[in-house]
Amino acid sequence: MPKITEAKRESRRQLILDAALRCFARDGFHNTTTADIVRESGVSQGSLYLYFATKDDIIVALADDRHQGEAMVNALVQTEQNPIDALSLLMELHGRSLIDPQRIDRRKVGIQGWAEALRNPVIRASVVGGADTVRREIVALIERGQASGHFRKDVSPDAFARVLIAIFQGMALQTAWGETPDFEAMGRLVRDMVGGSLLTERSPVLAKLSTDPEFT
Amino acid sequence: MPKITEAKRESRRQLILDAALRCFARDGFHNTTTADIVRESGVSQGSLYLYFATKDDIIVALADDRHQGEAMVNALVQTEQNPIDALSLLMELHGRSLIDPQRIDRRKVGIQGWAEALRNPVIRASVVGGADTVRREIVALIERGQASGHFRKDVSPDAFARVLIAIFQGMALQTAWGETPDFEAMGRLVRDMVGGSLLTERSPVLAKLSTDPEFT
Amino acid sequence: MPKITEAKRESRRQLILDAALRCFARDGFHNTTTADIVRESGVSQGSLYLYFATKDDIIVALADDRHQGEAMVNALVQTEQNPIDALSLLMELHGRSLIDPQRIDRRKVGIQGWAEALRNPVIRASVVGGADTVRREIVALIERGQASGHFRKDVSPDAFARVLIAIFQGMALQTAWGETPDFEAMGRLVRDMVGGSLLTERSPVLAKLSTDPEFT
Amino acid sequence: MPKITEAKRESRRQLILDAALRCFARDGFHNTTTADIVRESGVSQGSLYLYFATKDDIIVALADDRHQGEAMVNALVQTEQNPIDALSLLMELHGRSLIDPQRIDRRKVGIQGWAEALRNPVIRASVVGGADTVRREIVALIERGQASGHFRKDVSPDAFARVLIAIFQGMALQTAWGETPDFEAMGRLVRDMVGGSLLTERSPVLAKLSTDPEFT
DNA sequence: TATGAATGAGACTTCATTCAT
DNA sequence: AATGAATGAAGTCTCATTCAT
Repeated sequence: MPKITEAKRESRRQLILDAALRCFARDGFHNTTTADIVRESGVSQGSLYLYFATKDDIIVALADDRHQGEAMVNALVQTEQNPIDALSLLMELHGRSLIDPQRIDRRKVGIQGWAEALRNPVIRASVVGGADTVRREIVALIERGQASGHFRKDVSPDAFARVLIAIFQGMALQTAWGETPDFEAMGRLVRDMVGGSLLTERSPVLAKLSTDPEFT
Repeated sequence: MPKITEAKRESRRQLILDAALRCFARDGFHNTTTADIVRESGVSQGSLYLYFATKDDIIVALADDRHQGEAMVNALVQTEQNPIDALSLLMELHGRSLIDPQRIDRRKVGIQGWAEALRNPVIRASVVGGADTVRREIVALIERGQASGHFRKDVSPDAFARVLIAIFQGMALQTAWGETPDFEAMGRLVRDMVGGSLLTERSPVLAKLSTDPEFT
Repeated sequence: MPKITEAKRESRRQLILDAALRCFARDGFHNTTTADIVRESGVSQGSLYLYFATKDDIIVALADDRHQGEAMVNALVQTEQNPIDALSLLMELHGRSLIDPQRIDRRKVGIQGWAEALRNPVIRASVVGGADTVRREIVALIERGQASGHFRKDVSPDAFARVLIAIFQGMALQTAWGETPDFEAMGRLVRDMVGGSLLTERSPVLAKLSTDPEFT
Repeated sequence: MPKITEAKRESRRQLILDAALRCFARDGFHNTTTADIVRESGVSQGSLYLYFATKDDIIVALADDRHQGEAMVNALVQTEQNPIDALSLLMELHGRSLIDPQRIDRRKVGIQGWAEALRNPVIRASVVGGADTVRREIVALIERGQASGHFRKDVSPDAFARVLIAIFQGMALQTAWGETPDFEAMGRLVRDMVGGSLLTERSPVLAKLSTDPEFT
């Protein structure tokens, strides 16, 4: 049976996506030609279209890809029972991913996805949907903390979630531009801001949130 | 040798830029053709190239344009003597501009500029430079406040500036995507975060920063 | 060395030809892809090339196919001894085939073959050759009738054959376009024309030719 | 004013159409590339699309073009008062055009148009519509002749028109294939058939119709 | 200066055909 | 024999830029 196995097919598809990611990160969606992707991936011009109906489909597929990482973060965060620990972990994980040098390309492409989302409905659904997932996760986490008395009740969970996400989006942007701020100082500051606005009292628990040396 | 007056020339140029802004906001940089801009502006295909050497030049010109607004904000902020008032004013002005419906197009184009800045050095210089100007302004402001004893000295001015900018970037992004969060709640939260992490003590001054009804 | 029997092979080949005929009738030779034929026939892309060396070969094979029908007509016509009866039968058979709804696809493909014959020598040989066979049959028939005194001697057999064929070609064309003329009236008229120009005298025989209710 | 004059534009358009006609006649619609037309016409690849939105548009334009000739024929025919003379003229004009060596390309393209009309609605409208115009003209002519008593009343005008058109279509086809029949003999035969089936009596007028030496 | 027709390089995609299994 | 994935040569069309008027 000459039919390709699903695994083989998936690996071929990923090969193309990886090549496309490199091209997009280097030259941008619109300055990357299918010929570039072909050259970078090693597959033939025709093969490209066995795996993706259109160049835009590759972009969409990459936008979707990002959520795999986010899903993993969410899963991990949900293992924490204590809302403070959970929030701390969430921030740490996102912070880590922000400065992971292996993800530079992915971040650059992600930012281009932000711009595409402004006018391409499919990409918007994917990009905005991804952010929404994270937001809902944070909202749930805050509400849990408010119910348990750890978090102040006069904080709007949605507003908090949006501000936290905004911080990470803005930092992702600055990082992608090649800025190299003092991540540790920023991490400390963010934890301090979050702790100060969210925690009911300065307690030993707070200490953890605002000094966790893990966060960089 | 230009036969038309400089004023006429400038107004014609602006006509093109305005048209281009609308096109870019609607279709994106790369899906906008010079023909689109010609149609939207009413000038002729040939004329376009009397005012801009290339299509990219139009993009660059629009990226530069944004700084005019930022420069005005800075100028205004610097009139405030009290650092707390200055910071409050800065946040208010940026916050306002964020939700100004008249600037939707400008914001959308700005976000596309973020993506372009990743690979186009000229645009990067303009976009990142713009953010840098604001950052330096904030840094100076913080240092002033630290010197005067209003602000805590254990806060890194640069980190603080970056986080504050990140918040506004992220919020600009979410707004541009058409999300409609509770801006008032977010404003309150941000002022609370800033106040909590920056002010030396809960004092009457803080009250101003964290409850200023002007900020939305 | 073929492992399958010749019968099996032939049936597979015919399967492909039938599918191709449907595709060609629906979309035209050039807008039909080999993938279309594969989908319609159920054979695999690779198998196609075990039965036909190229896509053009399929077209040629279909063009040849038509002559089987014509050959049958000729054979049948030759069984008639009386030239008037033979001519009548020939016209009836062709007329019938013209309006046979089962041959719509075949007719559509035939007309495309006419166009192809203009520039593809192989197809021309087949298409024009097919018409020639019919023409020679008619010429022989006319000459026979002239010799027997049934037909006027001042009629050029070749001219007559060509005009008769032209009538059927034109009617095939109009039918293929979906026109639905009054076939009976046209049949009557054609028989009348033929009778009037060919028969030596208005005789009982003529009555047959020009009123045969079979012809529609 | 650099705007091109309408005349210049039209001549440029015709230049392209003429080139396309040669290409289509030589290689067929689908084996002719836009590059071929560009080469044959001397205009640039881009210019082609200033005059025609699409390659198919060129085909459609050529299909439409044919009607100009038909319209002229009709106009001429309508100047004849006597229906017999008018029919004679119509046949003569079509007959002439059939063997005009200058129209070989046009005829070949016309036949390809027949095939295209089977599946392209726009071309069908044009091609079938053109034939319809001629048909209606003939029908009117016959009805006039029947009213005036020149033509037999038991002939269906529509059937007659269709048969006459079929004859010309079939002859156009055979001619386009490069067959060189005895046109004079065929013309004589057709006139005889028409006369025999249509005229009320063998009269001096008939003599004209069936022996008109003008018809070739 | 201003116009808009002209240019041609190059992009995306299709598809007949081949070939490893 | 049979399969269907792979190939790559073209083909159509777009569009930033130039240029004659």
